[in-house]
Amino acid sequence: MARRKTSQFDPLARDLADFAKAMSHPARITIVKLLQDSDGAFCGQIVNALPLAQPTISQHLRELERVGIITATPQGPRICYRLNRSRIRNFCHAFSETLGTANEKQQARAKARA
Amino acid sequence: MARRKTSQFDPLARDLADFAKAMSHPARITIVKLLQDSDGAFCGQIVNALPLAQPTISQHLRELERVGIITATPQGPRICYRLNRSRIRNFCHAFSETLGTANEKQQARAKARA
DNA sequence: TTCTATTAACGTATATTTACGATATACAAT
DNA sequence: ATTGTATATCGTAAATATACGTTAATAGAA
Repeated sequence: MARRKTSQFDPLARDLADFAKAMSHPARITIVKLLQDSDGAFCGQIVNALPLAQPTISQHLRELERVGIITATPQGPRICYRLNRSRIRNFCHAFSETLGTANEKQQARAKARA
Repeated sequence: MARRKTSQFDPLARDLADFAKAMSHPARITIVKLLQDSDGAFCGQIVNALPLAQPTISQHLRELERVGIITATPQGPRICYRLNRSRIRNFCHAFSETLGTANEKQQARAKARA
């Protein structure tokens, strides 16, 4: 057994889970923080900043790109990675909604039940 | 190879990644949403609401409990699961900080570099 | 005590992730 | 063309995650 059943869940839940998955490794969190401070960095700079080999970083970057957290733009022989801030904002908002930290009505409802 | 290197990253990054990991499966997202609306549910109710077997749900609940997203309180023969809303709020806030969606200064800096 | 209901724990099959060496590819300069 | 630099891709080993059948543990009911 172990046939994945993720397709049985609703698309929003799958989407949020997918975004969370992309953020579920400390290397990827670190990359995002790094890009946040520098507003764009080449792959080599990221490799130098983290304790992982180049192919591993490349793999992590691909995962971040897959869900749209970062964008990649070739510049000559190298590639510049940048945060997609609006996409991140959207996800953060969706997350807060789902987790109930951005919804006054929810707090009220919860209080009413208590 | 594949000796995990997570210990080489800073504790905050590890913590955020760990929280994200807990939210990285649609079943767990769905459970959180369910608890949000009902303010507490027994394991059996959750099992009935999701397309997964009881042991699998139990496993997912343990993961959510591990990072403090939910709490478990026995009530007779059953166990009531509840959201830990303040913990979730804290994490959401830390996330927004890290992702730069909650920081005016950051936006200003980014704009200045552009 | 014995039965039933509820949930956790164990064991295990399969799938996915992580990490990296080796290699390929793309571009620039010589 | 050749060389060097930067990054992706391939292949693969080890670690983890997912899913569930089976079994154990616990609490209350009969």
